[in-house]
Amino acid sequence: MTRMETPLAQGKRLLLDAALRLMARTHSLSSLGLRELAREAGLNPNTFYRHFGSIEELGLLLISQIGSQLRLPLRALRREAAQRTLGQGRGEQLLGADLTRGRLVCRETVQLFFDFVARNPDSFIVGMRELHGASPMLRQSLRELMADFARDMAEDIAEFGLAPGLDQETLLRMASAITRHLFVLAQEYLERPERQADLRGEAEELIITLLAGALVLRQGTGQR
Amino acid sequence: MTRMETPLAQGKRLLLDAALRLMARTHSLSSLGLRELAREAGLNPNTFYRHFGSIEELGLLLISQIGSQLRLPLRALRREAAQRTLGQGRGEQLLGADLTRGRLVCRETVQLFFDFVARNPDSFIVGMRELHGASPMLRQSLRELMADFARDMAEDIAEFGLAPGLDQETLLRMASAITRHLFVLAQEYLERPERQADLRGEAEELIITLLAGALVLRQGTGQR
DNA sequence: TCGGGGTGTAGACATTTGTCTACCCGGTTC
DNA sequence: GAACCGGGTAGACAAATGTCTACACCCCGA
Repeated sequence: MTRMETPLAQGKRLLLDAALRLMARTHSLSSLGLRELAREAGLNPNTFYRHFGSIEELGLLLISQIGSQLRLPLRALRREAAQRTLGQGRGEQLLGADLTRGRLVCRETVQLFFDFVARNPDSFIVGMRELHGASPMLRQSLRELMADFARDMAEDIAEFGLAPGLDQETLLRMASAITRHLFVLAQEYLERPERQADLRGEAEELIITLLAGALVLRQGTGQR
Repeated sequence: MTRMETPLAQGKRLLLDAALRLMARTHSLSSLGLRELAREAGLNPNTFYRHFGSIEELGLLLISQIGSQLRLPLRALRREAAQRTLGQGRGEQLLGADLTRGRLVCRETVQLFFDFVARNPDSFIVGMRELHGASPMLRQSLRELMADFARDMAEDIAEFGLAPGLDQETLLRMASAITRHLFVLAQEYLERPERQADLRGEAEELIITLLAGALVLRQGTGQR
């Protein structure tokens, strides 16, 4: 008999949803009260105890859910964007990389990323909040999640030949930096709609700058 | 008569210190209880009301203090590091910038920065925490603080000629990105002593990569 | 000497919170 | 039909919290 993914008792679901809502709006995990939580979920306070041993335990499950809910779709978006530019003719070259195509796919992915953020605002808000929050276990868990995102991105960049000549190690570091940055910008993106276009521009610029820099430093020692 | 900086009633000081301590260890501002705070400060709960109208008000003052306590020293460190390398002979060149000197001053500043972080851990922890925290006013205030840091850095980079050929605008954006990144890394730096050397390396690499990228993108369109 | 203002404390109050024990109800398994 | 078990509720209780009013001190200007 295969390991079945039991679809979570509805009480548990309700509690997790309520927690996400409350945390995104006005709370951090540490300030989340058990009773308030139950109230928001429309349940009896004691129901909490049926499913969790502590608020932190709920937090851990919450972010693990956020992770599995975001990771694949996000990756799919990126790969789709990269695919779409594969047919393009070659443009301006920089140290063996196609700068024009790089800019194009970068612009597309950034756009898709932020659209995705706008569609899942609570997850990003809560994620960033608890990444710097008061619970060490949550921070740890979220850091691992970010590392996963970065790995995904590095693999994709390599696979689509967007930064030829970069060894895996530096590629991963660049991807980590980009990931961190995108997530930080995501928060501001949600909070200040009037700056959204700027932020997209900033993100694009940062990414191509980083990759260009990595290329120029790894390859030629530059001209004098 | 000049505006005198009244040195804060001691109760107020005690409360602010207590808040910083509690928040750095186990709390976010939103989970900070008035009574717990007074207890930590060794004061009567009501003393709080003498000085603040709400917890958020305390938070705002706290981060403004953190700001004025960190900004100048941090800048002084950087300028000192940059000065120290002024006498060095020219090294490897990259698009008009002295790469060797860049690396040197970068390494020095990063080292000094993280030493500084290690000397003021609570401020950085709390700052990052509330930058993503639940209070919009605090977030706003901290973003402005970060922008100030970035401006300082941009000015210094320009003044010491570390990135010739970059217009002010891009320089500021690079500085913003670097600042954001350093602060994010600072948190991990404090939390995982075994990774400190790695993190310094990462920070250095990121900075020179960014600047190199900016140079190569702004100036020559690159060789083929 | 008087009287305020600024600072800190004491005591009290209704609310809210975490947590415990006990009960309920709909399936599954014997 | 009985026993059981996961999921949900009800009621209670001590403890903690925010906030109010009232009191005590000290210092400075009149």
